[in-house]
Order: sequence, then structure tokens, then C-alpha cells
Amino acid sequence: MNTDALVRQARQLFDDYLKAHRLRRTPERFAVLETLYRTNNHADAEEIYRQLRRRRYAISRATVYNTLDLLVKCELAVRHQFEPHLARYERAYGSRQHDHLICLNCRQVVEFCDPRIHAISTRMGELFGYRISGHSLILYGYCSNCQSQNHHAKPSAKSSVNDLPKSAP
Amino acid sequence: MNTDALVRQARQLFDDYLKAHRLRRTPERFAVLETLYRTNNHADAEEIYRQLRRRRYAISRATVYNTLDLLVKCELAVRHQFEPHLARYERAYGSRQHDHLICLNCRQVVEFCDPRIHAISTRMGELFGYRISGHSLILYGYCSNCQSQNHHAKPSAKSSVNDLPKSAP
DNA sequence: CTTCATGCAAACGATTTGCATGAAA
DNA sequence: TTTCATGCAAATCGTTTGCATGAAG
Repeated sequence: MNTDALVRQARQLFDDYLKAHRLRRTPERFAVLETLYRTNNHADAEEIYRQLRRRRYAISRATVYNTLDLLVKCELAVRHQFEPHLARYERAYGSRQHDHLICLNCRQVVEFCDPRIHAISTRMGELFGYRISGHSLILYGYCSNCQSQNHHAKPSAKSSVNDLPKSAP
Repeated sequence: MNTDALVRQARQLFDDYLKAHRLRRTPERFAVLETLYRTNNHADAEEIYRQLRRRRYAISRATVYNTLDLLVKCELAVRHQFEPHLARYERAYGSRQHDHLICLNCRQVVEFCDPRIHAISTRMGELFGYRISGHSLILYGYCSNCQSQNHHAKPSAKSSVNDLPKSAP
């Protein structure tokens, strides 16, 4: 998977979408798209904002948020809520549907696919008369690396107490 | 399932936990426990707070939050993040493990079980060398009732624009 | 009497919003 | 020239925190 080619295609799709919806094709919007598509996945708004700033690209947080919303709307991005108070974004074009496995200590995210999830969706939809439009499956645990070490060790520099989800696990 | 009996048992477990950890057995803490266990499930902190207030029980929001955290810690409650910016709590004693199906229009929550989820957890844990400690599966869709009506109709009085999760589906 | 939980109000932090400016069409 | 997106700062809102008071032990 050539990143440049992927970015070019995503740009084209975004351009088409903006045209079709009579929205403005501003450089800021394309900059956010490109940053998301070139960033290691699962970035939050602040990461995208800082990455653009690091490249001395002048943009405001508000525009980053607006554009991410737009990208979700046109299905070029997916929004995830892995933990409370922090939305993470992932590119949606050029990658197949998958779910996530998260390490509660180092927060590493692994992606996986399992056809049984789709089967469960369909089955429950029928059972309860719902028209299913999507799902979110997150497995929580400790990666092999963190299992060897002490789980209660300080999380890596980037993270803080608030980073660990209080939900689910 | 007799609610009174359930509450009594949960109270006992909480009492034991507080004693064992040398924490104070205050009336506020038991009031929150009881409210959670008597409330239709999936209540948020504000609902619990208002319910206590409605019964003219004087308590502060801070205490409600503190106690809910405590209940999660001692595994008498589970915290869910069905939507951004709002944690919901569910009693954990006296109900078996299950997952959730949520209507994107009326926000009704249905619970379901499917053994395949456990199988998936185990399989992925092995595959990636993770020790799995929990999971969260949420199916999003439209319930039969909301399918007949217009999905874009105003959500019910209690909810607002912000209520609909922007993530996942 | 000595903690420790409570209540209040202020602080927090991610996200949203209102409005004036400036760029896209 | 006419929108409409941007940038900024202020507002929002669920949740957390600091500190003085009061109750549990």
C-alpha cells in the first residue's frame, strides 16, 4: 500500500465530495485530510493540530475539529471513542473494516478482523428487529510486553492517569 | 429476580468491601448503591443525583461521582461509554455478562448475550499475545419502532443534538 | 479526638460556538 | 460581490479537585 497513492485517491474523493455538496475546497481542509492519512493511525484532534503546527502550517483547532467532522460525514474517516473524553480518528479509505484490541498499560492499539462479529450483528438485528448500521468492539487487556513488566508501572511519558479508560474492562 | 433481595445482597457486599478496605460506611454511599440498583439500568451520574434529590435526599454531585467510582472499583457497578461525554452506570451484581444494542434515534438500549464474543476474545488474545481482561461491544442501529417513523425526526424530549454518538456507526 | 468523606464552588479539558475577517466561488 | 470557512476567544458541559466543615471510627 503506497501512501502517496492512497493520499492522492483520498484527496480526489474529498474534492469530489466537496464539489458535489458545494462546499469550499480550502487548503486547510486538504491539509487535515493529508495529515490524517499520513499519520500513524488513531490520532486525536490535538495530534493532528500539533503535527500541522510543527510543519509551520497555520491553522486553528476549530478548523481541525470542523474538518474531522466533515471527513467522518463523507466517510473518509472514522471516529472512535476508545476512552472517555478523547475522540480518535482513523482513515477509512483504503483499509478494510476491523476492530480493536487495546493494551491498558501502554495503550498500544492492534487491529483485527473476525467474520463472527458480522454474524453476531446480523443475528441480533433480526432477533430484536433492529436495522443495524454499525458496531464498535474493543477488547481490553495487556500486551505481551506489559505482561512481563509490572502493570502498575508508570505509563509511558505521553500518557497520564486520565488516559486509562474507566469504562468497560 | 426479587429487587429487594438483590439490593440487600449488594448492600452486604458493599459493606464488606468498605470494612475490608477501612473505608467509611456512610449513608450517602449506601444511598447511591441502592439508587443504582433500583433504577432502570444504564443511568448516568446526573440521573442518580436527581433521583436522590427527588426523594429529598441531600447529597452532592461530587459524592455521587465518588461513590460511583468506588462501586466500579469493587465491581458492584460497570461503567459504560455508550456516547462521548456521558458515562452510564449499570449494576454488576446479579446480572450476567452481556453486550448492548442501541437505537440511534430513540436511544433505547437492549441487552444481548452471544457466546461467540467470548470465543473471539480468547482467540485474539492468543493470536496477539494479549491477556484479555474485558471488552465492550456496542451495536448501533434503528429499532423497529424508529424504522417505521422518520429517522431524522426530533429525538424524544429528554435528548438533544449532542446525545447521538458521533463515533462508531 | 482523629481521620476521612462530604459539600460547595471553582477548576478542568476536550470540544463547540459566536462573530468579525478574509478567502473561495 | 456574495457567500461561507476560518481564527480567535469565550462558552459549554460532564467530571474532578481543593478546602473547610462535620460525621464516622
